[in-house]
Amino acid sequence: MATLKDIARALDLSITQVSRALNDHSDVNEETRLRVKATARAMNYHPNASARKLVSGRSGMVGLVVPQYRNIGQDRLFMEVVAGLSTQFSGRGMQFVLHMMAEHEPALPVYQKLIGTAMLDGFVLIDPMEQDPRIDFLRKAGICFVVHGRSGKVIDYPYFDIENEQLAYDLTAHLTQRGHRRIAFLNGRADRSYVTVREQGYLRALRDGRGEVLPHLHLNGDMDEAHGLTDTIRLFSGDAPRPTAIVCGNVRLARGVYQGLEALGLSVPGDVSVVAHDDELPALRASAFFPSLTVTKSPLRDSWEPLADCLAGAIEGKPLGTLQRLGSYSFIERNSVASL
Amino acid sequence: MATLKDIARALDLSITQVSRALNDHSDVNEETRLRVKATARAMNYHPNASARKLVSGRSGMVGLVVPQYRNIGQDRLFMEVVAGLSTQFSGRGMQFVLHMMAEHEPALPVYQKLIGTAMLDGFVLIDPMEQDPRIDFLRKAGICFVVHGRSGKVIDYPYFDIENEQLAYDLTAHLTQRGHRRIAFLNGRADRSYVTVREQGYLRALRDGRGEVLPHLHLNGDMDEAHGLTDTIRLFSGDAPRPTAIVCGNVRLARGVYQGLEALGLSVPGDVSVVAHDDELPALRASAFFPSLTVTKSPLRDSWEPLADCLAGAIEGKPLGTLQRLGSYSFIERNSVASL
DNA sequence: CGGTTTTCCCGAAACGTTTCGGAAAACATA
DNA sequence: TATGTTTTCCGAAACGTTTCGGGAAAACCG
Repeated sequence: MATLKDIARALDLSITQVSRALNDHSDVNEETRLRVKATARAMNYHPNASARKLVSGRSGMVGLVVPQYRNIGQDRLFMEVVAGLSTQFSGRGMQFVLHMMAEHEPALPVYQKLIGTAMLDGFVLIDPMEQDPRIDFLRKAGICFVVHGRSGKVIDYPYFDIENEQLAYDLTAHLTQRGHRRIAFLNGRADRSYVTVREQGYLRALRDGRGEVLPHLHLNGDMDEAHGLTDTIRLFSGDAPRPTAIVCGNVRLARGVYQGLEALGLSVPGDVSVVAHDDELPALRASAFFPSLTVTKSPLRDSWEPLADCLAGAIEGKPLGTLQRLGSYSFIERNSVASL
Repeated sequence: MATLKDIARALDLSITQVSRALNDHSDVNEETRLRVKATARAMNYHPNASARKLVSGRSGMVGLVVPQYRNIGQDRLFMEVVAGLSTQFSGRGMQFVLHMMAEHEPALPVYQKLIGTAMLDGFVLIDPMEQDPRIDFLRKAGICFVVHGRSGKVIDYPYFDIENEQLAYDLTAHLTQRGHRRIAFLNGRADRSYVTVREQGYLRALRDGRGEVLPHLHLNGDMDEAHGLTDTIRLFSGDAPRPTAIVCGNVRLARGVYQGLEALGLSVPGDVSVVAHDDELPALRASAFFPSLTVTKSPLRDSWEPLADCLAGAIEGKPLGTLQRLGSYSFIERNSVASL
């Protein structure tokens, strides 16, 4: 491996000047800079990340820590995250590193160890809980991170998020405006922060639109087809008042809801209206539903670039204001809603 | 972060002696060693991987580089690899790091860069091709690696593999011994080394058992249900002589074969006998087939431990002889084969 | 021409660890 | 007493990089 010393010797320069030339410092002759960069390339020089990290505190590596949960193999979403972030950081000349925890391993010690060895410049946190302990932990440790979503009340850290409250409001309001009063909400798992936020939007829309607030119509769980199906069956069984419309946290849930309604002999939108939020994961297109599905849409794949931006910015020490981003979404009306 | 210096100061020892104590060197008083280790734990000391790597050449991190191919999201196998290796290396106090390449990015420059920055101690290579260029490249660069499988003729590197030649032989011979003469083989993609090796076993068994060697009965392709289905339809269409038995490279292929045969109105094993190799991936059990499937079985999940062993051993400089392992497999006879 | 600024460069220190080559002390051997 | 041996320790160098503080020479200014 070629080192700075090798280049310096070859060009009869000091190590200092070679380093400064390669890092585009100001006080180096333009012609020298070019010569240095040329020979660096010719000698196939790559800066030693360990040495660099040791002195400057930066290695150019960032990490993602994920738990190894049971269904991760089928989890299309997870691969999206890894592929998307990996690509983004590669494009910035950084290394993206995935660390998978054992199934029920506690997360904090893992971060502890990773921080202790000081190999990484920062972390991407996905799937934040309400009051996520990782955030406190990393902040106290003084490590850079960016959160996909927002957690807790004090939001003084870099994040990328979409307006989950407003999105749930819009979906629900779309239904109240068409006369629906009993609207079910198939939400995600109750411990996730975005789930709480969406619930607030749902409730606000019900209040604004004179919808009925019925606890049994708000359901939490994994947002997959199976839950969409079983939740639907449950909603339309028993004596409790039944909904005339269903808001789904994602399109996978909606797919299950469609199946459940079909099994029950109910039609969309004749008997029940359905709307959903669409992350635009591949292999499940809301427009290809029959009848096609009305959604709020914000492609998940638009998250990776701002996330990488924010983390890279945080590592460079940019001010917090530039490191908090909100993604937009669009409302797409299709054929899955009827007026009452 | 606590450093060696902090511990040394706290115990009024030299940095040298603290380092030696922590690394279990011989010339340190037993009582001192204990004292050092105790305070290290108390101060929550973790050795700085960068500093260590810089001087000793070891960071305790190993990597896996994977291409980001189209269907990786559905690829249960891929997650098995990541989860399995991650767990194994964690258990050895090492960090396992995943690097995902862009979809058609050439691999060698990625390794080049990863090696150049010198953050990793070694690599795990999966899915080797015949004469895989990565092997030559890493060997020339002097980087440790272990291969899941074997590639090329000169096998002078650490690997873990199963006896693919013999396994294909056994499956095929099981059929010739029961009177089958026209035996199809649904093999993997032609560029993989294990595919070539299995083909050799298949052909050897045909020769030994007086089977017919018919090129149109040996098919290559992705080993998924879709290919099993379409290959089966193809085998039983047209004028070419049809097989009486099918050997499948894995259970997913066999699932497709069963579906294809059912669609064609052919019964297993009445009309066609089927055998397969079983990697024991979750969610697809050969014993749950109807009729239950005769297989050679060697669980893929048994690979991760020897792979990690071999790579860790290579990094420690153990001799090559201890770093080459062969996994075993078992033959399980069930109800998918009939005698002619 | 004297003084000031600008341009370009360099030596040395530092980061946290491992390791080489001793070396003091205690103890045994002759 | 002199000589070796073992035990336990330490100073200093090294790994490859960045960066601080300076400094020589050239260019500019009045």
